[in-house]
Amino acid sequence: MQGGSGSVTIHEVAEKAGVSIKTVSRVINHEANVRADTKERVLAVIAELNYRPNPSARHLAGTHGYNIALLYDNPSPSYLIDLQSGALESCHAEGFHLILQPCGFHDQNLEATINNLIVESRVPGLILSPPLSDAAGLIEKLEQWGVLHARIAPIDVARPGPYVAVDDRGAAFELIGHLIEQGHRRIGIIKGHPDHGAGHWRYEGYLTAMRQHGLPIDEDLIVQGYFSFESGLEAGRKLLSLSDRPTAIFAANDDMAAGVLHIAHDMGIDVPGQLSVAGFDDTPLSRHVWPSLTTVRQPVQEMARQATMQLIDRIRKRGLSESGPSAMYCSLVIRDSTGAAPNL
Amino acid sequence: MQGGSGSVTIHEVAEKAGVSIKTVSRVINHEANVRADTKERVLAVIAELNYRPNPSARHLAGTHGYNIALLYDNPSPSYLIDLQSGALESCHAEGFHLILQPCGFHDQNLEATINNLIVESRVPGLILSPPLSDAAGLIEKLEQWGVLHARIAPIDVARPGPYVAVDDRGAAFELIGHLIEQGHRRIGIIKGHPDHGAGHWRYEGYLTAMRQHGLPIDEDLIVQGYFSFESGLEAGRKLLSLSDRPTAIFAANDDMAAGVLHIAHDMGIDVPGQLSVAGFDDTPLSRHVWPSLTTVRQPVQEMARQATMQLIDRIRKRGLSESGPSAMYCSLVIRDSTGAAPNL
DNA sequence: ACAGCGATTGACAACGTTATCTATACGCTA
DNA sequence: TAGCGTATAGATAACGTTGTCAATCGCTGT
Repeated sequence: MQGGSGSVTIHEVAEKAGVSIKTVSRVINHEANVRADTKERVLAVIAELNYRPNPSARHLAGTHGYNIALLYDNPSPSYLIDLQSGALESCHAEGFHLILQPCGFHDQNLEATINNLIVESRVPGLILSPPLSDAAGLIEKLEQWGVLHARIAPIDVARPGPYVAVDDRGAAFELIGHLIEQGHRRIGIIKGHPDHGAGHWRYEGYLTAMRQHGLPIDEDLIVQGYFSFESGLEAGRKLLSLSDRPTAIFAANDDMAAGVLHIAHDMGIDVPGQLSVAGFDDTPLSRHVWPSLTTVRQPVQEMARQATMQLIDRIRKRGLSESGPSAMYCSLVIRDSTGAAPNL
Repeated sequence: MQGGSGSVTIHEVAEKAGVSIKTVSRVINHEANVRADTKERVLAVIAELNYRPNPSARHLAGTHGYNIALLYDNPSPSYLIDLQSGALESCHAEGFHLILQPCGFHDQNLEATINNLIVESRVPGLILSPPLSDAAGLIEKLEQWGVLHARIAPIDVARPGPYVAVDDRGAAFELIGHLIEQGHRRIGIIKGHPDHGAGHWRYEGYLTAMRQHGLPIDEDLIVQGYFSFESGLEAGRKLLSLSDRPTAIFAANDDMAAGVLHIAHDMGIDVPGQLSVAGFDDTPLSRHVWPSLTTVRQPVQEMARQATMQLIDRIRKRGLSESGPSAMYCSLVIRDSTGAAPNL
């Protein structure tokens, strides 16, 4: 192994395999019209020399680039890391590079920023994570520019193009069902950020579960949150100050659930003795707080991996293939923050 | 603004400015020997056409690449995100790209992986975050390969090359001082991961503070941790099970401090009434747990930004300049998990 | 055996930039 | 004013790959 300089080029591979560089190019790009034995021979040499095509040269010569951008707007660090590692994994496996692009959903210059990115980095496609997965204006521009995309956990599932989502609604439904089984009747909910699809579907799951079990929907028990700890704190305070306060609170993510826990401790309310609290996402935080949170595990990394694969697929096929959406499942994680409803 | 294809090239700039492409190249690379008025004219055209050099072409033609790799081994998500955004900021400002490279400190193939990265992506330099900042074998290889680096928070500050560090020792000293002022005498410490420099210096700070205040160092109060929540849980259990248990515990990071808090709650020990707990890093977690943690804020993002700038500087100067280390300061954040020592 | 035709392969010109080497312009000394 | 050295500028060849188009191979049907 020699470091730094002098990496293997396509020419060396071609010479050693006794073919032209174009044939090697065909092999590494999975093109048709290469005889099986030729292909095999070339692949053997590639393996032997440990040849890797130079991404810059491909960029320069090719019609499309090998950079995929991951767009994100400030979700929680752990969510973001999962997203990244999933995307990174697929990119690595398929020889693409991942470009990180933080950007504000409500940023005035969003479209200009992304345009710059596309032009500068020759980005043939991007991954949109929530809430960008529902930035309608941006998505239209992308289609107009001929830039592909894959969306993660969008609200608007009718829009064309591939996306990967989890069954947020079903998972919330299941979670609320669990609480009801434990004897809870007054269950409060802290809704997620209105820009995010996930919040929307989790709320729907709550409503469905309540209705299906014949429980009344009390507007006082429904509070808007914004996925932040602080918003959970505030919403929790509101819910727990009600004269007829809920015996259980479902927060649409773990950060907000941690806020509820915080307030409950401040107010001297025992969890889960007097109050059950549940979150969503199964972030590390859910294990770190006390008592540890009942929550829902989402396969974020796997979602990112799949979305990236779908995107790469579309890039390879120049957007001609229409890989459908893929749905994934969540699993309920029951920990110490939920228990039987108190006897009143 | 036109998206997707047909970006401006150096030729168009050259033609419009009435110079050769080489002159344009000189201007954009800050090379000497360009008359001031020529330079100005070229810059004007560049601005007018909104020209951006094509990174791939630069890679291909140039002696060095424009990709900087950030090496990391699984620190906490929030730390990692801060690291990334700092590095990203500098890269963006200076026209470099950031490549993320997760890698295991103890991985057998570490050097081979990095070599691959360097060869494939033409990486002229990398940023080493803890604990990679002290991967002696890797660093020697890098020097051998002629690949530059900048280190973040290393243990071995004697080694040549730029690094950025905070005064971990001083901050821990100050924190322990604060606890002593509050009347604490038996102060336990949960040490950080032995691979990380930070853990080392924080422990030194503890020792110095204890000695300086004339307090005995009790081996029973010193427990090895590994920066994880679980290790904090275990270490906390050990400390709190002592017959003569400490009235305060300093954990070398927030995750471990959260573990101590968790155990204290399990054991029915009131915080801060019967036990004070302090962490380090000021992660979001420190605000989310209850009671919120007294901790130390580190300018992680700023460190990453500076380290990246230093690295880029060295790359531009081909490693000839020897920018020295830069040190940054931490600040004590006093919250609700610490208080006066209980009256025995 | 031979034309015909698709499957397979190759030669060579891009792609946009930097590096090298050469040519000109300018300012100074004798 | 000639001569010389040094700033400044340009022409052209890389860099490693893909795209285009032409050439050849190998099979089919007669």
